[in-house]
Amino acid sequence: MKRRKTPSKEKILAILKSQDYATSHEKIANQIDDINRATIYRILNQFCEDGIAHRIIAENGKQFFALCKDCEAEEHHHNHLHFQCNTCEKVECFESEINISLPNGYVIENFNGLINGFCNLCSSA
Amino acid sequence: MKRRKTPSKEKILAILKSQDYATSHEKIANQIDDINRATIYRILNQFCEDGIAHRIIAENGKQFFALCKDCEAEEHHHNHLHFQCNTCEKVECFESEINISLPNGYVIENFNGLINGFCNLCSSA
DNA sequence: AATATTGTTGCGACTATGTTGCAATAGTAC
DNA sequence: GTACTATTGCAACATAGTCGCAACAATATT
Ligand SMILES: [Mn+2]
Ligand SMILES: [Mn+2]
Ligand SMILES: [Zn+2]
Ligand SMILES: [Zn+2]
Repeated sequence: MKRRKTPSKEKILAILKSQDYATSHEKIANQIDDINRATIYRILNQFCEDGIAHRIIAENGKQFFALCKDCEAEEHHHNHLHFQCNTCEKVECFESEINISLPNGYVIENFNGLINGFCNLCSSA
Repeated sequence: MKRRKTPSKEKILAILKSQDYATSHEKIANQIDDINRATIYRILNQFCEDGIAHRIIAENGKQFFALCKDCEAEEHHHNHLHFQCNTCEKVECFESEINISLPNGYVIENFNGLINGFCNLCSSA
């Protein structure tokens, strides 16, 4: 499958770029009114496949998406933690990569690490 | 709410105890035919609230449950990683607690860490 | 520039997982 | 045994994401 450049993809990419936090489908849909639900999902899945974005699974099973920093389709670097605030519900990527060591014979394909709690803004309020 | 001891709870607890791996609602339901879907969910949620079990969110958003080792309702110790095999789909708890350090002002409430990949049995096959 | 190829989109239907309101049932304390 | 209220079954609901298909449009070919 050779990817094509389309207005829908550009629009969604622009939204992801404009965001300081990882973004849910819901939030993206709110900023768009002319792209179909299913299309948004398909584009986000493509971005993940292509190493443009990565997917974070929240505590409630909901997906969030954030642009990758140094990933390519082949070589991913997603061994970092994420944080979701229980109050403001924002999801952010933490910078530092964590070190994962596996038992013998185990092979890692992906890592999803999410801390829930209260962010600096919400914990002080 | 004072908890009551019921046959349903005992049955589900026994299933969790008999399992070497974290268990999904689906798998529990397969071993039971006289307890309602909703009841199973409610009991599992109770176990989590009471510090009897903890919940793992898989990559597809599905919930898995494992008995806690040293937790009480107040003091939880769930800073360990989990591993789900992409082939056999089993979810297991890794022993070692990981060290989580947060930026200033952040407060942790819960941690969900899941590695996906291939377990020792499936990677060699 | 016209045409062919095939990736993309919208639509609607569908799946999967989990939750909730309510009335009936059954633990527990007295 | 009675009273109290937690628990259960049932059915309906909610939410998130996927899929098949036909129409459309980006790209390559002529
Ligand atoms: Mn991230
Ligand atoms: Mn565990
Ligand atoms: Zn917050
Ligand atoms: Zn396996």
